[in-house]
Amino acid sequence: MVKDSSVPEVVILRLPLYIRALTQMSEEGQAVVSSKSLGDRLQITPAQIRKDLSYFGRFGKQGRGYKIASLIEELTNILGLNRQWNSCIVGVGRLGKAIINYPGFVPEGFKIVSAFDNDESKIGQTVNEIQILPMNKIRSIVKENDIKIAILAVPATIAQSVISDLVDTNVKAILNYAPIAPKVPKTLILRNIDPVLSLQSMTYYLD
Amino acid sequence: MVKDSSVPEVVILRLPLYIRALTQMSEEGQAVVSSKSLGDRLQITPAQIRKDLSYFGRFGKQGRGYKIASLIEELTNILGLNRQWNSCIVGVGRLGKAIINYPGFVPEGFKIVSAFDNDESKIGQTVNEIQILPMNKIRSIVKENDIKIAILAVPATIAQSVISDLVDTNVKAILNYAPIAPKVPKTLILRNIDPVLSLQSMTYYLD
DNA sequence: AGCTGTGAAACAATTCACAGCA
DNA sequence: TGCTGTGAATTGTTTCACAGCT
Repeated sequence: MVKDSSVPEVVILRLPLYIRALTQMSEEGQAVVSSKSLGDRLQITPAQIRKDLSYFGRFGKQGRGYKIASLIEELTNILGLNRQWNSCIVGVGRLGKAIINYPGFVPEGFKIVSAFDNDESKIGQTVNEIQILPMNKIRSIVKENDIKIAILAVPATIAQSVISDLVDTNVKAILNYAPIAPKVPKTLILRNIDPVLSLQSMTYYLD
Repeated sequence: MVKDSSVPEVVILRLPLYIRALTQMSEEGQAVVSSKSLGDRLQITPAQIRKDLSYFGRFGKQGRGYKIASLIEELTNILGLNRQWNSCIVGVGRLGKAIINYPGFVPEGFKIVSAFDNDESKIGQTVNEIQILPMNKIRSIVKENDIKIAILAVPATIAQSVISDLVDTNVKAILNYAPIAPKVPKTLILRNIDPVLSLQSMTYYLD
């Protein structure tokens, strides 16, 4: 299936959700699924699932549904999850360390191959077998190791300036944990992880 | 300002962003701001900012803009951020501990007053002055301490079952860090923090 | 002149509803 | 009969454009 920039981003954001649910179902021994039962599990309408999938191909069979194993494979290919993505972490404070030690990333194919920090006292230390390097090494290391994704875990105060540095490297995507709305060129992919915003919007609906 | 359920949720999600940018501008010594300059900082169109604010009132002055201090106050009131919200953390593994120690929550008015875990060996321990209690205490503690928000940091495998327990307490909102799409009654507010989904959708746009 | 607040227009996403295949 | 795939209808969101206040 061709990568088509006309696919709405909301659709792309749902695909990983589909893969996750399908994988579960597969582990539970199911071989086939309908858009209705997948939708039940994810609280998404069947029509939406069918329309989302239809952007990429015709993976189902009328009257039967989708073969789970092959749908997982299709979606995995579409998202480019059939290979390993090298990433680096920038900022190795408490948050950065927690991310490095979080076991959820590695099995998903996002290997953290390198870590950077500007704190003299941290440089040379090792966290989970990853050596902490100074920021001025980042350009060369990113290039040498084909690192496409940077995970940003520095304090908010310096986040924008670090992002500007990152833009000058070969990094193509940033997963940003700093509580700011960073300015990046729109060729760079950005996702923000910002629990404080989530909390602050929840309270509107309380009481 | 009246809490009107006809305000689109996307609008509510942007309000904390506005507060954050306005607070920064205020700290930088600015007293007044136009929708244009606020929009520049957040990469949001001025029209959208004006329309968002218009759901709640007329806070600006034509020809002049918005008084930053009073707009912050209005938005803070609208979101209910002018008071402290008690929360508890459920699951005190590596992730849960990292959250408890994350300094970003407390100043924002989300006090973690209590922590729960079912691991015998953890019960009674203290993390950042918070005592770890067994799960069977959660109903009473939530009630006694007027806890409205639960922060869920348990493994994916047990997350849905823990959520079912939470639904039986007085908790009104869940900030979920487990990588699942939980089923909750729609009266309960839910926000998911799911970095793996973010990573998996970014790769679509890489190479 | 400069900027807000807001209907109306444009655009985007979701859901409907049904033809058609297994 | 049971389900997909998909145009058409609906619903939701963003942007335009301008009257009107300061």
